[in-house]
Amino acid sequence: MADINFSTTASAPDRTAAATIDGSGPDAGAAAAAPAAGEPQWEMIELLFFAYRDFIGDPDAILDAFDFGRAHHRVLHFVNRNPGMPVAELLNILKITKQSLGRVLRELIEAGYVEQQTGESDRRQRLLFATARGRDLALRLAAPQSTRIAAALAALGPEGAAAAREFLRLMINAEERAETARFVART
Amino acid sequence: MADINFSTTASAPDRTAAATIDGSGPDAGAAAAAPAAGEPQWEMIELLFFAYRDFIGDPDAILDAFDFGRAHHRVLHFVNRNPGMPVAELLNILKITKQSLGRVLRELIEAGYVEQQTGESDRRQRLLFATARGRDLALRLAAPQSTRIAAALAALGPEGAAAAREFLRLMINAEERAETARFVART
DNA sequence: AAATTTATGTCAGCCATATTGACTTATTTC
DNA sequence: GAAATAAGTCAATATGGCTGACATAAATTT
Repeated sequence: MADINFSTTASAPDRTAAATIDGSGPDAGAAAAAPAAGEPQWEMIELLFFAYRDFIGDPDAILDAFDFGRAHHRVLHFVNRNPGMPVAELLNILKITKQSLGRVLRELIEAGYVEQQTGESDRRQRLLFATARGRDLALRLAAPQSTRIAAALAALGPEGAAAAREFLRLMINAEERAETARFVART
Repeated sequence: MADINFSTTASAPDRTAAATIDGSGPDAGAAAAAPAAGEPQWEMIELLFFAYRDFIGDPDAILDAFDFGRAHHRVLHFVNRNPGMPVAELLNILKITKQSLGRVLRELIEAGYVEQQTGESDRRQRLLFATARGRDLALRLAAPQSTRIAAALAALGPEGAAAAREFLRLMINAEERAETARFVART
C-alpha cells in the first residue's frame, strides 16, 4: 500500500508541537478549506493514499491468475513501454537493486513475457523487450486503471484534466521531472 | 499499493512499445494528446507512479531515525487523525489483518507514540489515541509531503488545485468515496 | 442463565519483496 | 594489458503481509 508515508530527512530530536489533531483543527473546513501556508495538507495526503490504494488494487486480481505480483507488473510495464531498455536503466527507474530485480525478471523471461537481446553496440548489455504475450498482459493490466483514469478525467473536463496531469507532474521530484517526462510523454 | 506500484502487491501497467522519446521536455505540460476513449492511459498511469513514488519517499529518512517503517507511519497517521479509533476500524482502513497490525501497533505503543483506552460504551474495544509524542511525529512526517503538495497546488492556482483534488477523489472506488470523505475532510 | 457472537490479541509458520556484501564472467575502455 | 562497466549469482537478513489456530473478555441472543 501505499503509505501516506512521508519522509524527509532527518533525525531529530523532539519536537513539541502538537497540533491539532484532535478535534479542533486548523482548518476545519469541511470540504476543504485550503490549508494555510505551512499547515499540514491532511486532506490531499489522504486523498493520495486512498486514490493510489484503489488505483493499484485494480490489477491485483489479474496478476494473481498469472502467479505474478506487483513487482512483475512494474517490470513488465516499463519493459513494454521502453523496448530495448538495458537492465541498468530499469534498475534506475524502479530504484531497486539488481538482486531484487533478479528473481522477478527471471520469472518473466522463463514464462515468456520478456525477452533479452545482446546489445549491438555494447555486447555486455542485455536489452529487454516484452514479447507479444508480454505486451498483451501489460495491456490487460493497464485496462482497468485506464478506465478509472478516463472516467475521472472525463468528469473534470479538459481544463480540469490538464490541471490534474500538471499536478501529478509537479509532485515528482523537480530534478527528475525532465527524465521521467521522457518516459511518460511517449505514447 | 502502488503500482505501478509501490507497496506490495500489485503493480502497474505498462507502456507499449513505442520507443523513443522525443525529447521534448519536461514541462510540456499538457502535452500528450489525450488518449482516445478506450486507449491505455499510459501517461497518467506513469505520472501517478512517479508522483506517488516521490511522495512516499519523503518521510523515509525520518522513519529510519526512529527505527520505524512505512507500516508504522500509516498506523500513526490514521490514529492521529482519528482519535479514539477502535482497532477494527483501523484494520478496515488499512485493509490488512490484525496479525499484520499486531507488531507495528505494539511497537508504537511500547515506544510511547500511541495509547489505548478501553471503550466506555463497549469495554471490549481498545480505542487508539496518539500521544503528544505521536502527534509530533505524525506532524513531522507530514511536513515534507505538505510542502510538496502546497507547492504543486500553488503553481496550479485555485481552480487547478480544486481540479487536482477532485481528480483524486474520483480515483477512489465509488463505493468508498463517502466513507473515506469522512476521514479526509476532517482536519 | 446459557449459548453465541464480537473485539482484540497472540503463537507459529510461510511468502514476497527488497537489502547489503562478496564474487564471477563478459566486454569495453584506457 | 589493466581497469572499469554491465550483468548475474550466492548467501544472509529485514519488512510487511498472510493463513490458521486459539484464547480471553465482554456484549448479544436465545
